[in-house]
Amino acid sequence: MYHSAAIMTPDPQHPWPVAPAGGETRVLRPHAHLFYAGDEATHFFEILQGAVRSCKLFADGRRQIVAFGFTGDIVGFGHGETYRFDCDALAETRVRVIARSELMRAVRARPELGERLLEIAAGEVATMQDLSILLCRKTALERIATFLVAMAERHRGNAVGTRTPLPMGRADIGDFLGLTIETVSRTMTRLRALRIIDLPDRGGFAVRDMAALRGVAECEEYLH
Amino acid sequence: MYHSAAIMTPDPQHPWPVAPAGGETRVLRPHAHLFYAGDEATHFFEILQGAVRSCKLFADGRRQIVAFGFTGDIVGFGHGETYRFDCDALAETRVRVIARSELMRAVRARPELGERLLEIAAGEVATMQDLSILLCRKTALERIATFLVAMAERHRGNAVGTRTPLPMGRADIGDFLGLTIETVSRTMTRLRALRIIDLPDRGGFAVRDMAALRGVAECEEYLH
DNA sequence: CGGTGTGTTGAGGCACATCAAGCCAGGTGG
DNA sequence: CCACCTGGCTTGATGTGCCTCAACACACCG
Repeated sequence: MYHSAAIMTPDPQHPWPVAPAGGETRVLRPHAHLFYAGDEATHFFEILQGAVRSCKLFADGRRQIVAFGFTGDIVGFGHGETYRFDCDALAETRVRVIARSELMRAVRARPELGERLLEIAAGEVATMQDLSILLCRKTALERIATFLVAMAERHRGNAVGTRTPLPMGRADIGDFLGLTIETVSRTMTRLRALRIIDLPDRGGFAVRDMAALRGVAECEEYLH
Repeated sequence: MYHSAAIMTPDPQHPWPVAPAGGETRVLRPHAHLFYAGDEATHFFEILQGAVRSCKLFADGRRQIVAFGFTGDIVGFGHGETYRFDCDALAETRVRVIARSELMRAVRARPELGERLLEIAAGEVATMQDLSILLCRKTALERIATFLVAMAERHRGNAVGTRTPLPMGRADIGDFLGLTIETVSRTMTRLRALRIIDLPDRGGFAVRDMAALRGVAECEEYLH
């Protein structure tokens, strides 16, 4: 029961404390899988470049994307015997492979690492709680706005007007936010019509009015 | 950023490894708060008897119950400076108080405790992911069924026909599952009409057909 | 008795899903 | 070069599940 394949985003101020600088790296083509649900959880993966998605599939075809992972994230931080979710690459992706046993050895040798990992895990819980709230209480407009704010913040050049890439398709965004592709599309169009974002091309967006976007994301009822 | 006040449910097979057998206990009347969002997170609390709810409040009045805590659960396992959520008692509740510093000291002395805590934290992440899926992808009927299955399983005497108490009100269930009280009420009534559960009184329910309840919870489309 | 808080039931509306076209860019082959 | 296909995205029309608003039932309590 106690395992997870969530994506951990280290605090930029306290970078991931363990990942060895060396170590094996692996290159994934788009749609290549890092692991499947049920696989033995022997490794973590640090994303050096590219992007991945972690998703759960249901018997009836429904799909929930649990998290996206970008450069600097760690995926597969699952502490049970098996991964809980599938994880595959959105684009060409380079990862560093970290053996679980190696990390555990390091924790035993330096207990402060364990403390740090606990903090990271707690942060992950917090992230998931925020996601629950997002999915539960927010409208489509608020969800998309929240997602775009998060994406823009992650992206280095998140100055207003700068293009932020969206390496995932509309279907992925929908399956992450609990919306259909049509609603994702319509809502993005609506944000553009409100002059809050630009949609210069398919694979990206640009924020025109960050304050307004945050306002929508935070449920301020700017818009009736 | 890295903190959380989620409720941790230890695996019954590997009970919580740290809580000292002795230690201060505290008794809470209904609606008495264990802590508030923003308070300095100096303690954890092991619930010895009773039930609590952990919830996040929004400026616009919306409320999300993040978790319920029952006998044996640990609340306030948050690793930042402050709690992220309010936590208060649903009924008269007895808790054991555990100082954060004490736990951290124990982790430093015995690194295997840290590993165990990491597993618990990972389990908590998994629980939250399941909750996301619940809130995102399931219908009202599926949500209520999932909730009732979980409640029946927690309760010792969960044999078919046995009453399981529901110490929280309809509003709490609604704020946990992302539904209104009316929908909660209607959906429970519907499950009774389907002869899957009984509703002998306000504060409890009994499962008449566990297989059917699980079927509904697992999105099997028994009911068009 | 009325007052209050909680739960149930009913009528109607709205946000998002569903179903269905159509658009556009990229690729392929003649 | 154009004709054609394909996959992802957008846009429109309609349906529906849950929310909203409203009334009522019931227990508890002064």
